[in-house]
Amino acid sequence: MDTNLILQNIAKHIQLTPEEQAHFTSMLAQKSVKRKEMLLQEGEVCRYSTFVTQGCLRSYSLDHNGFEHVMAFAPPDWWIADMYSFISQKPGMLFIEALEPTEVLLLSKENQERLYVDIPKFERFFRILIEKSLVSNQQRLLDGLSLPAQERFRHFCQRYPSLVNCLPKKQIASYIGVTPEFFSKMMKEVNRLRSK
Amino acid sequence: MDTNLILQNIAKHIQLTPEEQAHFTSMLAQKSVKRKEMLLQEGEVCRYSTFVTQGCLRSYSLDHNGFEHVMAFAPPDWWIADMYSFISQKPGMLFIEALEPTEVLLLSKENQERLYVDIPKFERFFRILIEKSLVSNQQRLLDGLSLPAQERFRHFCQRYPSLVNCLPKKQIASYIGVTPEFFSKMMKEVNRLRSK
DNA sequence: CGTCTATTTGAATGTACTCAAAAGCGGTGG
DNA sequence: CCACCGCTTTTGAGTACATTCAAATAGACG
Repeated sequence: MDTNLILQNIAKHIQLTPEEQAHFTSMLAQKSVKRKEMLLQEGEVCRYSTFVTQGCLRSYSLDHNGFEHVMAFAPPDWWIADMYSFISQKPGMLFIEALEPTEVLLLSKENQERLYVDIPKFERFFRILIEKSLVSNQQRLLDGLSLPAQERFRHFCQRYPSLVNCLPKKQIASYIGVTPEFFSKMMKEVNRLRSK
Repeated sequence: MDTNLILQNIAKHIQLTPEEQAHFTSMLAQKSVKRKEMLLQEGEVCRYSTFVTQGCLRSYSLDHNGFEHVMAFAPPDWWIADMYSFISQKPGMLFIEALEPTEVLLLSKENQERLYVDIPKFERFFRILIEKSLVSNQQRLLDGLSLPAQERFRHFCQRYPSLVNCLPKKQIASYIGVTPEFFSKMMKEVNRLRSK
């Protein structure tokens, strides 16, 4: 199992002894996910914190009209889960799907809870992780309330420069909250202005 | 200082010994905030986690056109802060203002960090607090992406039943992301349908 | 290479916004 | 305690940003 990336990810916020590292990695399961394969479906209980080592995942919900709305993307070095379902262990509303062939490490709810007890530093680690996630979410929320679609797209480009050129435009449109049709027209306008 | 409410709030997630309770409350400062008084201004560093014991606060940002967008309301028993500024200790973009005469307890950034060291259970407490906040934010984000204004209002009523009848409509409109004018027209329509 | 999905384009439509002005309500001071 | 002033709320007309629906085109995967 390749645990380099996840150990580096954790080392950004807490320091682990070699024994603690070993204890932690022994709790992980590895999984390969095929393109378009679902890691989680609406109505299921989210049992894992998922860390992406290769590829890309996305989480999304389906509304009453059958439209998808992207909650998050997870390229390598990112964590993803249906937080509501994971913390409550009740059925959630999110799907988690691979946008391309993807490699993930899974940390089960039980193991994560055990980790908080065995190595209290992990309480800190996940607190910090969630704090950052919350800040990012709040910014996205304010963008949605205050900015037109074009500005929201510009913010998306700044925040996820590595994703802009590899995600299907339909997915980006969904993330910033517009239809693919409108996104296409908007891009034409943006490119027209940039080429001058 | 009246610390009953905040100790009850904490007891929902972690158990403290009387000594720990005393240590914790010794870190708090009490403050009375007048109606319309600002606890935090855009560009300032957010130094405190704020817990409301009486009254009501709101946090909001100002966009480039001078329009306000409400990030959060904090009635009694709620915590509020500019999370971005609080965790980074850099100037933030939020205002925090009292909507009515309000009593708060303040926990400084330094004391909160010290608390994590002195009583590690608090690491858990704030992790859980932030997890809940994140879940609530994600739901609001999805509502914004998938629901028309009328449905967003219905969700707001379900989530904050105690606030619906005491907040100015303008503030609710801002929270759900519509203009006061549109909100007024929407309410007329809602009431017309309900009265049938 | 063929099929399926993503993307583009266009026309008609709708939801929510802007601007302006009147009416209502509440807090503050006299 | 009342009256005034300012802010909130309402109402209306015109507008804009974004959607819907339909169809053509382009791309990507097996």
